[in-house]
Amino acid sequence: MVRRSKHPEVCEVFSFDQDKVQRLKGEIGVMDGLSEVFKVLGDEARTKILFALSQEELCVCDIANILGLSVSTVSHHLRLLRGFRLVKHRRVGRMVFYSLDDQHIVNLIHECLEHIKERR
Amino acid sequence: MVRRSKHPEVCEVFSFDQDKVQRLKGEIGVMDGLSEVFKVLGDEARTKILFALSQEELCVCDIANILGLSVSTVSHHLRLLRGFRLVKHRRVGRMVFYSLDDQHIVNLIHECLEHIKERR
DNA sequence: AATTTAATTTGATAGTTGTTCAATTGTCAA
DNA sequence: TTGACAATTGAACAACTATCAAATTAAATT
Repeated sequence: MVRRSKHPEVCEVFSFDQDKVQRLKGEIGVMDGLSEVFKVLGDEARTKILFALSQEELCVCDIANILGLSVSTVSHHLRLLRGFRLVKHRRVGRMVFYSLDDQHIVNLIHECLEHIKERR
Repeated sequence: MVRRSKHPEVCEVFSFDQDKVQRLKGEIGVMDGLSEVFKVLGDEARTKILFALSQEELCVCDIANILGLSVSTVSHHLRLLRGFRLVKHRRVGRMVFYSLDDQHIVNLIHECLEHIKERR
């Protein structure tokens, strides 16, 4: 591959030396699947569910009431959160109580709250 | 426990403890808008762009090459990231170089990488 | 057994989002 | 000016997602 211009501002994809690009191409793999976790948190309902559960163990009905969403909708979100092992549940009679299964996720949310705070 | 109606908004079992629900209804507001940040990170291309930029200042063309995406697509993502002030850009000739504008977001990504690591 | 209630699941739908393509802007060079 | 190139933008689209309503499951009370 030959440099097509003598000028230094030329995009380095076409430059003589692609080491930088090639190295990053290899390293970028560490990010595989990372966005999946963020995607779970990228929904207002789910972050709020996690916040509520960080305060109290709650049944589905309570969560629905707190968020102003239907029980059905909340149940869908909880299923997803369960799939990622972010929440756990225990049955008591006909009710199901949910609680956090991962303290790490609370740290993450805290970190992000800080991030937003520093922004005003 | 008090039965309040035939079709209650909340499960009847805990309907006497509306304080808990009401309190959380008020506190939940601290999460407003938080998921927006996560939503930005909830895309593989964007997390990878941020990772790449955490290593090197890069032009659009380089980023596109590293991720294996079209320049147009990358540009769209960068616009979004710019809107959230996560990246900044400077023009050099006809090229535009991007770099991180927010070290906080790197911490966030790190935190999440840890989170994933502890999971296996 | 029948009824009531909490929760889950299924199906449908409206809204969102990532990508591509085409057109355009801005910059440099001949 | 003209052509070339990096990057941005806008429109159109396919794919995905959050939501609700209705049907179903599970459990307790009658």
